[in-house]
Amino acid sequence: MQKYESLLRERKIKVTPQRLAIVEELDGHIHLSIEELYEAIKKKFPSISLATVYKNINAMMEQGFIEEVRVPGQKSKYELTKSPHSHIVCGHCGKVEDIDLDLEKVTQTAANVSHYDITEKTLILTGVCPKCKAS
Amino acid sequence: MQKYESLLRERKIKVTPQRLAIVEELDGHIHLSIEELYEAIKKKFPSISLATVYKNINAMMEQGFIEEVRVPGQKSKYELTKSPHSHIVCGHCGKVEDIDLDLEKVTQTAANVSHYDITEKTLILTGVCPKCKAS
DNA sequence: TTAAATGCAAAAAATTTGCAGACGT
DNA sequence: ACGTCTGCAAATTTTTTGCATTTAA
Repeated sequence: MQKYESLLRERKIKVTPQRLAIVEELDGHIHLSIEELYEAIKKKFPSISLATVYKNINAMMEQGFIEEVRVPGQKSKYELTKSPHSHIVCGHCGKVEDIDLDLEKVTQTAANVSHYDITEKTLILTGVCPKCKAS
Repeated sequence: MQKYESLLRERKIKVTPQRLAIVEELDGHIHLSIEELYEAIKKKFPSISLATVYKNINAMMEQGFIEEVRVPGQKSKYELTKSPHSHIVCGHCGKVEDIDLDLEKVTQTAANVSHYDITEKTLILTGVCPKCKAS
């Protein structure tokens, strides 16, 4: 995954096979918990240790390379940092999807009534996905 | 706290001093983590055990009596269930406040693009509170 | 070559469980 | 009186840490 190697190097994070495995896995599955990540990587990389996954998730989070998604009622999931976006979760099958929504107006209002300088917005919607509605 | 006793009874949750202490504490401080709750209650009720706090938080969450607020970068906080609202967090001092915002339009859009039936909305804004801006 | 990363095992922290006795209804 | 709740201790689960060794640059 050439594109990630250079991104890691830019941030002066050493490129190790373990890190690439984490990044590739997240690039493919988008939202995974620590344990899911560990299990997935072990298949291709049996010697990886859970501690390494933890250390790297923490390190890459500090670098802003990875972000935590705190889904209500689920373990935290992790994703590669992309442009800001919201999440929609199926309460039925647990799936988490990205969704682009314009929060400009809401944020504006919030800033006005609260007098906070708002720097981040985290919106998570929960419901039933089309697939689960069908069945 | 008469009002909470009857609410608990309605949901067929036995009214114990420990439960009332939890509810009173949340009524006063609004957003507390498990550990904060435990420490606060111990002052008035030294014999309470941490396990009891956990059990009761879980029980009351199942009853919809209490809700978890998963603030980014902080331990989960708990609050008494009120009418739906959003949260605003100061990244500086850690304070969590309720804020009423109209998410109707955003939710509508989200439903349209995602084809989900949306049942819950969790919005957490992060920024710097007026007090921290001043100092 | 050298600082940083890995993997292991051990430690620490967070949460849950089992059970005897106490308590609310 | 009965079934639930409490508090304790122990068991699990989750996350972090220390350290000898390996590895990327």
